[in-house]
Amino acid sequence: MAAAVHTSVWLDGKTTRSRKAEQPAGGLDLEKITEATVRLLDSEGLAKFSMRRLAAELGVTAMSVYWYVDTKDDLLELALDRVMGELDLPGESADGWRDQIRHLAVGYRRLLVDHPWTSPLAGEFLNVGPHANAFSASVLNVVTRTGLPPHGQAGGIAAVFQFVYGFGTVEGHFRDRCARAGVTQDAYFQHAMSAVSRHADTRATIERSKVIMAARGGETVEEMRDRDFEFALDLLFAGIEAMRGDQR
Amino acid sequence: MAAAVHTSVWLDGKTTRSRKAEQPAGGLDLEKITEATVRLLDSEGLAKFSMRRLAAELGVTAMSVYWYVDTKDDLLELALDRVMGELDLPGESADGWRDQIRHLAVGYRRLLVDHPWTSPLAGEFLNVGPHANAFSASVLNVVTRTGLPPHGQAGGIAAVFQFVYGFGTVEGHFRDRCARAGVTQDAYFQHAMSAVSRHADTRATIERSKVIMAARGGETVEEMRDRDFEFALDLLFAGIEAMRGDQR
DNA sequence: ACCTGAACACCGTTCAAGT
DNA sequence: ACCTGAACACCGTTCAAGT
Repeated sequence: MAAAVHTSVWLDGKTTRSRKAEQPAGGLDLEKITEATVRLLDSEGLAKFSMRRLAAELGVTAMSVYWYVDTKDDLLELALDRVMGELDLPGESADGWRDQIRHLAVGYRRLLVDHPWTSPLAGEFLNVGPHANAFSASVLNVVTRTGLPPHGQAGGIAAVFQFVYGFGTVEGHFRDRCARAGVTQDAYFQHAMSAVSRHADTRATIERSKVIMAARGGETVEEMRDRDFEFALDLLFAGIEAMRGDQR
Repeated sequence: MAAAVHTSVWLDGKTTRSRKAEQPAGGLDLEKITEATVRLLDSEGLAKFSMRRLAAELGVTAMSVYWYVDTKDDLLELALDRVMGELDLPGESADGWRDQIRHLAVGYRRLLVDHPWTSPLAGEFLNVGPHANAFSASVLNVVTRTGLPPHGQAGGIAAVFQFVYGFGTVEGHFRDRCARAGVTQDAYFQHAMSAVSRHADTRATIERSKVIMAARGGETVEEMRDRDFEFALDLLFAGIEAMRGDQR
């Protein structure tokens, strides 16, 4: 019973379907389909993506895709793992753990921002494809070098990478929203700030946050976010150091 | 031009539509609609929620709802802010900032887990409704008490609450997925672990993570997550302390 | 082995019409 | 002021049929 539960495309053997020879004919194949899926998701977003839209892009009827893929969800899982392949993972270098974590965090943040559709999918799926696996392996590798006690390593990973996930998600959505509204992030930000300032019930909150924002500084929205991200990472590194001697 | 950009239901004056007297007739009103929306989202999830399904629930035709609400998105924004009202915010008590942050973090985590549909919405919308605003105000209030330098307060907020957002999102999705598959979280977890272990390319990663998981301990999935969450919060608190003297 | 067409059971939203 | 019905332009997916 529990054995019949569907977990992931990657765990059902469908992805290793023997493709015999990569037939170089003009026909479809899983590679072409996944590539087109990513292209469409990047350009039009998750909400507008559909099997029919994809089929049109591939110059094929809607149902052809279903010969290669069982469901739309399976295809999205394939697309997700494909873009995770863009991540540049740190090798077994002599770099300190700080640089390695920073490298992973910066790359993951960029992934979420460049492909905002990954964020709901990464939260939804199990994320056990080959590229997600390589990322996890890299994360596991670096956490053992932090000096965190073993019982705190899972928590440490969560603190760092769930933070990056949350940060990149919100950032990516905002960028996407501005692009689709046809305005710059700075224009949208100004517009939203003044709209919120006009409301009696939010004005007090916004005034307080303006103080904090002024202290943080930064000319553009991008710059402000970069400063917050950097400070948060430094805070996390300091936290890791402080928890090294934690016994319980 | 930029002034025509739609930002949020809360910033367009639609929510303050003069309801004259709260007519106690059996008819619809925004309150009933939002309440039914939350109930449906909780019981059937975001993917299955539709205006037609909602209308049926309200015993009304599909289009009636559109007299009260402009779009489905606006309604989702209303539902999001409504559940944020469940958050128990710390008062101006004598508690230390640690307890106050913990209180907010635990509440926000529970919100995301109890209503998994909030997570994509909180990432997507601006989150400027009255309850979201009260939450923000509470967060701003406590961050000034941490001793963090002003330039690091925005980053500190990000570190803590984006972490909670990421953590609660993944946790909520997993719980939801198990419930819909009709298995316990522990059964699903065991199933996924053994499926992953069977794959050659993920086996090495899984073996390493088993070591970390064993050190962390915990009998159930819930207990394991509680331990990680607690450790991560302690790590963040230690990080905040360490960054108090940060100059730049 | 691969692809198509028609069909089913849905969507969000517009618009003209009813009361 | 509030609600309905029909319609438009879509969805994901099944299933029988073609080559």
